[in-house]
Amino acid sequence: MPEGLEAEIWREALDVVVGRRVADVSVDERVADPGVHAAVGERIESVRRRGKVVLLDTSGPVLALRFGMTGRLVVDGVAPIETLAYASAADRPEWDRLRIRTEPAAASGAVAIRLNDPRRLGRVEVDPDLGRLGPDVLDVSRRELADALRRRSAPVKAALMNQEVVSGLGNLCADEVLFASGIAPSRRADRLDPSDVSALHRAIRRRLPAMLDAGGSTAGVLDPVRRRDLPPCPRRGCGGRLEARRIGGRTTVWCPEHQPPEPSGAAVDAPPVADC
DNA sequence: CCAAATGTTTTCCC
DNA sequence: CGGGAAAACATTTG
Repeated sequence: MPEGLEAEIWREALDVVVGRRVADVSVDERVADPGVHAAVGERIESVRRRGKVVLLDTSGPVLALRFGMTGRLVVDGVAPIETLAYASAADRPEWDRLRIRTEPAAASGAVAIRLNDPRRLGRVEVDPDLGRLGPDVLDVSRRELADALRRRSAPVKAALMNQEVVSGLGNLCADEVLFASGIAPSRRADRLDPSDVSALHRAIRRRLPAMLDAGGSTAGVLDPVRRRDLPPCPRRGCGGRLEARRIGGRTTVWCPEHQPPEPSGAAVDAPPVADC
């Protein structure tokens, strides 16, 4: 289930391991860099997040956890996010791709950190290079958003999911902020006008923290609706019919009524700018 | 059996 | 070289 919001939930949950020492590490080398073993004996100094990536700063290496589509984290035996939509509800030990035991351990004796990922699309890296990641979605400024979108001719939905543009948005949250801002996902990112960018930025800065409080990327108004037999648009008073199509390689849900495929008349109706 | 699934990475084509 | 679209990856679920 991991988008940036889930990564943030897990980052918070990992605060309890800060200050502990890494006692033992085991990895699935198909997806986790065996260099993680260099962390044994080191102290966990802090836990950070950047986009969808959770970072463990040790007194030795930095460990980067990427969750793919079905990875999830279990901390001291407790899963901060229990239900994995679109993934197995089970938690089989053989799906653990990373295990970190700490000293001290949890009172329960549980493994401190487990990355459990059935599909094995997640990754564990050592001293990762995050240089290509765009500004974090919970922190991005209007200006940064505008600058990044201006150089993309791809559909705005695809641009938003591109981690080099903004880091942390996935399929669900991208649909959600576009829905909230009234922008069709198919519109070219570089053809949004300033009022569109403002609406999008507002949606990102307001909707996402609300969704985070409500449990993550599945807490949006669109989520309960993403299956077959699309219901009417959930926006009150809209009355449109939702549509679903693949955009940017993923199933995209939007309402053509209040997210018109062409820029709304706003730009045309705008009064001439008095400059010079 | 088939389709689809919250994500990257690779490949191919301008 | 660069952007974008599509396929690949791996496994489970409906």
